[in-house]
Amino acid sequence: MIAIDFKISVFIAAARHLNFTKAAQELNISQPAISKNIHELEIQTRRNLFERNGNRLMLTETGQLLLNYAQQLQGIYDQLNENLDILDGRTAGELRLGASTTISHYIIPEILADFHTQYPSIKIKTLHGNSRQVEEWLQQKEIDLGIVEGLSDNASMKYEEFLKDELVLVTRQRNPLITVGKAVKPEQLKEVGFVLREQGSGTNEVIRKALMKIGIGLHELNVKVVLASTESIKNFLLTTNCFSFLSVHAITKELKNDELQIVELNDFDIERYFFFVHPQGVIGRLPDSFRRFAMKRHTPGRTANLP
Amino acid sequence: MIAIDFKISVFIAAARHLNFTKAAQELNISQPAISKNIHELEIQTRRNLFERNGNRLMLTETGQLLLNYAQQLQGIYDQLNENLDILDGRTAGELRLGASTTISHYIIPEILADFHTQYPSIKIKTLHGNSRQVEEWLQQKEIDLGIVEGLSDNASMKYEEFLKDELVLVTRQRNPLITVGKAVKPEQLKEVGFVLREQGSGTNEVIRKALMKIGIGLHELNVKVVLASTESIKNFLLTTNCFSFLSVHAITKELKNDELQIVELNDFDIERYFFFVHPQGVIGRLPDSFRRFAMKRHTPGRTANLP
DNA sequence: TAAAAATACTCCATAGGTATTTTAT
DNA sequence: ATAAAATACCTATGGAGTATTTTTA
Repeated sequence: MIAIDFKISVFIAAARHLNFTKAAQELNISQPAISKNIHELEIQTRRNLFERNGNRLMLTETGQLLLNYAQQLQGIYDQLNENLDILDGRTAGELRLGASTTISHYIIPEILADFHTQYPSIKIKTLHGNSRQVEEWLQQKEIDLGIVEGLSDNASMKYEEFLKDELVLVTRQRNPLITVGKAVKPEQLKEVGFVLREQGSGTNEVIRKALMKIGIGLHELNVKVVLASTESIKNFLLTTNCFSFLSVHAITKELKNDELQIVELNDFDIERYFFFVHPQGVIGRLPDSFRRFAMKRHTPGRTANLP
Repeated sequence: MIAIDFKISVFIAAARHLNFTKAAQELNISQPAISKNIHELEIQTRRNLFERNGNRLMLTETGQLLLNYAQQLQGIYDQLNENLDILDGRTAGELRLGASTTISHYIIPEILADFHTQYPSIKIKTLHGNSRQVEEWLQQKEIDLGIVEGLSDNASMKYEEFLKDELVLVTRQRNPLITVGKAVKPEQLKEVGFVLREQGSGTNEVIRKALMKIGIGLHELNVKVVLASTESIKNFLLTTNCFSFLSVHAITKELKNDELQIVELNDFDIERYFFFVHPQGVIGRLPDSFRRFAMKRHTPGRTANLP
């Protein structure tokens, strides 16, 4: 395999963690090695790459610029090595992903579209199931990489934060029960109809906990219907005045079309994170490339203001 | 400046020259250094990059693959460094080219279109004039890089072969005087009308020499008209049954539209080469990037067949 | 005072040079 | 016999580690 310039990979790690010590751990080198490599790059670029506000590190504008190019380089090295692997048959040129339903329906497709133009020779298969299943598939090597909605305590798995999700209160756009743009109060939830996923689903559990924080029990909601998939919930919402809690990623299209709306709910927010999962230590090059590719699309740039 | 991986640049040089010794000279390192770097890359890629047929070196398929990616890397490093230069004002972000008329009309525009999408922040100015003028502009630093149609013996200039040109016998598509697809014999040239550039132009000189080889004197041609530019010659050809000698690059559009045709002329070929010129030793990064960019577009891949 | 980055210093591996041998025409 | 690539061996530099100091919250 042909590796990217070491300094560049050090920089990428440092820029990602915004913490030299963490970056050192990730790369299994010493912290001074990070300092020195970055310093060297700062000499070569003739500019500071990080703004050192005491403890807090941020990327300068030049740092951002470099990160951008560094990721491009990374991508090319990835593809090159992938091709070399294909040449002597060490990889089937196939990537098998496992993901929860929300993710595989609403997140993965757009990533795949882009990924495919960059890696046209790679075939991708996706399985979907809940977190437990995904981890099982990983262990049995039926998939190469998983994306799940929460951490489990499985010590043999390594998790890497991917992207933030948010469950929001949703109803159809033309719902006479609410005033557009006005937040509702927790108690008002008891007065309206709800449609939710079946009892015991992971999502429901998250909702239950978040409601508890604002003093509402899940059982206090007037649940009109229980449905088995997000798609069916959305369809149901479109034709009734019911409400539900859905992932923002699941309703982008309907928000754009003004079919559904997000209802602000005072003091209520459910953040959760999607994580990449793979067996500890072992991650193939292709899954790793995919992960990086996906991260790049979803990591917003963080810049420090120049002095 | 942030430099590309040394091994990669060694490989690019070696692939370009197909000769380790020459590559070593270009990079100012020893020949064994080339051997070792290439060997190292061959271990990392797990394949041979060059086919050693005794003396003759050729790229293997893997070599081609690597070259492709290597050039992409090169391009990214170029752009990165260009941006760093712009950041602290060492470059105006402007490239000034000088070229002969044919080149600046027919070759440069398409390259520029591509170049501009890759380097959107770079402004480009083009001057056109003959080889002597171009070299003068270079010496007076009025331009950064020249492209000319032939070598001169100016020792203070460095030339680099860019792309092959060919002067061909041309006439309009619907010319009753010739049979489509049939080659003409030298003597037949004396029977038809010609339109040429003015006496003493560089192009005419080349034509004169080539005609001599097939036993025809330039004065023996029945020159109906003398025009000052390729464009006017083309327009003239379109409305008469006259012939002319033009660069293949100048007539691609007309060939596609079936307005002009190339007439095969037995044993006759005028090859000439376009060269990049710049003052010995000194070449800025931006001109260098442009040169490489242009070369990449016009250098056909040379591959060895795998055993 | 605790946590993270920078410095100082040491040591070893790597990479390139010189000299030479091998190979092929 | 010549020209080019490979090999052998040597040396020096660079890069990473450990230990320590500096900085700031």
